[in-house]
Amino acid sequence: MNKRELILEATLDLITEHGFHATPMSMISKKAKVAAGTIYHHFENKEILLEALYTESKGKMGRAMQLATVNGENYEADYKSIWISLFIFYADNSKTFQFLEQYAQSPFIRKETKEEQRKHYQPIIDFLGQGIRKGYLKSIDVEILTEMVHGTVVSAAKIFHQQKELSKIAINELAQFAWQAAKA
Amino acid sequence: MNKRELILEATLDLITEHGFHATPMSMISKKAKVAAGTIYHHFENKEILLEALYTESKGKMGRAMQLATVNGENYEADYKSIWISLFIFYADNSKTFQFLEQYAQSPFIRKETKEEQRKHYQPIIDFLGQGIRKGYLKSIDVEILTEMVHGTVVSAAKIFHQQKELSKIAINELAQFAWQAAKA
Amino acid sequence: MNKRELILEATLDLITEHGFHATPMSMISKKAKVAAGTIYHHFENKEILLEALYTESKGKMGRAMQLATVNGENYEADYKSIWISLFIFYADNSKTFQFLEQYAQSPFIRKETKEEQRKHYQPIIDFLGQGIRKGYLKSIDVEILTEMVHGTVVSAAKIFHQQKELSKIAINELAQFAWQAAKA
Amino acid sequence: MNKRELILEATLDLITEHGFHATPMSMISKKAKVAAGTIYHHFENKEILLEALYTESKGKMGRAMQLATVNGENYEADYKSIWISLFIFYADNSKTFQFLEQYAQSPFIRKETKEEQRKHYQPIIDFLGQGIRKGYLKSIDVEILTEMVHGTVVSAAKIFHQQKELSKIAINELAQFAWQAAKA
DNA sequence: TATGAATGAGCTTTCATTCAT
DNA sequence: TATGAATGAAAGCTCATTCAT
Repeated sequence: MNKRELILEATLDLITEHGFHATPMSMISKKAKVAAGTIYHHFENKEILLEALYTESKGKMGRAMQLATVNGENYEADYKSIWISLFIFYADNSKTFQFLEQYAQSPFIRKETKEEQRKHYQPIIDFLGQGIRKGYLKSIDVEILTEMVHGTVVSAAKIFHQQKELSKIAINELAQFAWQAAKA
Repeated sequence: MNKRELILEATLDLITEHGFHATPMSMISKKAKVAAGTIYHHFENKEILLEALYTESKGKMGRAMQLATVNGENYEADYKSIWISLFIFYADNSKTFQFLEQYAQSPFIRKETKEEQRKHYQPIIDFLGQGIRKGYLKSIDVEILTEMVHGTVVSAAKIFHQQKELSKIAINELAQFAWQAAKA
Repeated sequence: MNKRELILEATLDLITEHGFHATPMSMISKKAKVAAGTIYHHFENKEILLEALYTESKGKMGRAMQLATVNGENYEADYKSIWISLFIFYADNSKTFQFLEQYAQSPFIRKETKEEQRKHYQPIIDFLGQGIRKGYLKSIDVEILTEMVHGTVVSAAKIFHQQKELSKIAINELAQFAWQAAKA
Repeated sequence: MNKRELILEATLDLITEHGFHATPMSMISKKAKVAAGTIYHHFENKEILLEALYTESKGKMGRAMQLATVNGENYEADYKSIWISLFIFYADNSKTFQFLEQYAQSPFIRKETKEEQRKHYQPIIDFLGQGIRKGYLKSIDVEILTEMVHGTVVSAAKIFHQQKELSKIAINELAQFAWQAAKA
């Protein structure tokens, strides 16, 4: 594992536990077992380290969603498959999820960076846009609909991480919740 | 307006704009037009100031929800009325909303404080529990359902604050989204 | 008990326990059960409060020494009587002793104040001067001799307060130590 | 000269002149010509800096006493040699002496630290214990005797630093004072 | 690339003192 | 006299960042 990744991993761990302001660079260097100066060889400054972590995290999320089995035969099944893929990513990567939630809105991440990372939602936006056009989904502005649907995954993941055990049935129930919400 | 409130207001303004770590006490004291030391007469330290703001904000949210017109005749109408009341509170109080979202999960707020403020959701939990028992709503664990429904309001408020204009019709559509999601 | 005395007493207690810099005026006002402002009606500022305590303490010490039974018949007996009187004062007034030792040399007390309080040693200086002239004591500069003899009382008192139990016999032994040291 | 020593030296100078509470860290960093933060690389906090200074000072004192010429042939001569060695150390190192006197009793130094530094007196305790056993000295508890004898050196040093010129003869007189005090 | 001692601006917090009541 | 909320200068300390090695 190279130093850059060690640093990012340590940062994710520490920042979700203590928060940005309570995580000094020295603490990161200690946890990552590198010298303080080494962090600066890989990341210009603390803010940029945070943004790099944000970018990496969003990328992982995007890739997770593409693992959904979407065969185009049954729209409802595809919708639920995507929903569950994202849910599972958030469930399996608790720290990444926490980090994204915590810093998604925060002023630490520059607007441009956020904007740029919106690209990962594009496949979803397209999928939902299709659903609207084909009459499967409510005809609401597609970006609004995307946000609303994404919100249901986030809520489900929060519940999961609050240790309310979610059996497979319950997960399907929540996918159903998200489907009924959006369907025409 | 007494000093305590001036301080809380200044803190809300600055913290939503710059974040916790980027808001020095000196900045708060300046904005609130009190001496730095005065803050410490009212709040033991910076963390406790933040927690006080959290508690006050949650209280306001709780009170807003109780303004909904719930007459018990039409469950769906009552459900939507509560949903819209909370949405309007989040829409009208952008900073309080941002603050709650940003710090709801954050490690700055102690677990106990968060736990204590859950009380404000109790009326909603009761209302939804009733809906489940009477067969109006899906029979999902009521706390899970509450979280999911609350999530839809939060998503709607986020959309609103991203300046996507939401006409009254659109709001009703989102309330409808939330209703269909939950209904049996 | 009037407020002035309450304040001085609280100051003595706190300052010997925590030291000057670690004893805020607020702590004194709390312990003395008076308002912060009240201290300033009786003492111009913190330094003057400390000096007042020093002056009072030195006065008490002076009065204690005058309780010695000095009848002029037996110089050695008189010498030991004075020595023991001062020792007993230091033993019985542990906080005053600690305070005087701690602040005797300290830069918190102005030179003039220290100088002024030397008057309490005058009777001793006279008594020892007499002893030198009459050939009972070593012919060393009287002020030097006074300091040396006083030093033996201070050492004895330190031992006492370190809880090494000092029986009456041991005290007499130490008085004897002090006598042999000085005698011609 | 390394930074740690520069800091300790500056601290000794300033603290004896102004006292602990009246010596801000900024003043020390200025005098030592290091950055404020550098002090914290070498000493955890202000209190620990003080304790380090105390430990170093006691060590120097211990080493000074071991320079006495003790040949074991003449107990009185050896006793006086040790006495004078310590006196000379206190005389030559006025700031160290002042510091030790001022902080020996003070609540700034933890009990354990004080206790630990008692080791430097062990050779003296042994030497005096021997003197008692061989009948040269009064049979008083050896620790008490040590304290009393040390007290005479301290008093002599105080006199010296009050600028009362002490000629070599006078010093021998005071050593004689200390010898007569303790001898059997 | 990697190190980590050193920097110093800027932070949170304290506390002597004031003053309207 | 007595009060105690308010003040704000100044303290101790932290930590992002640099740079000689």
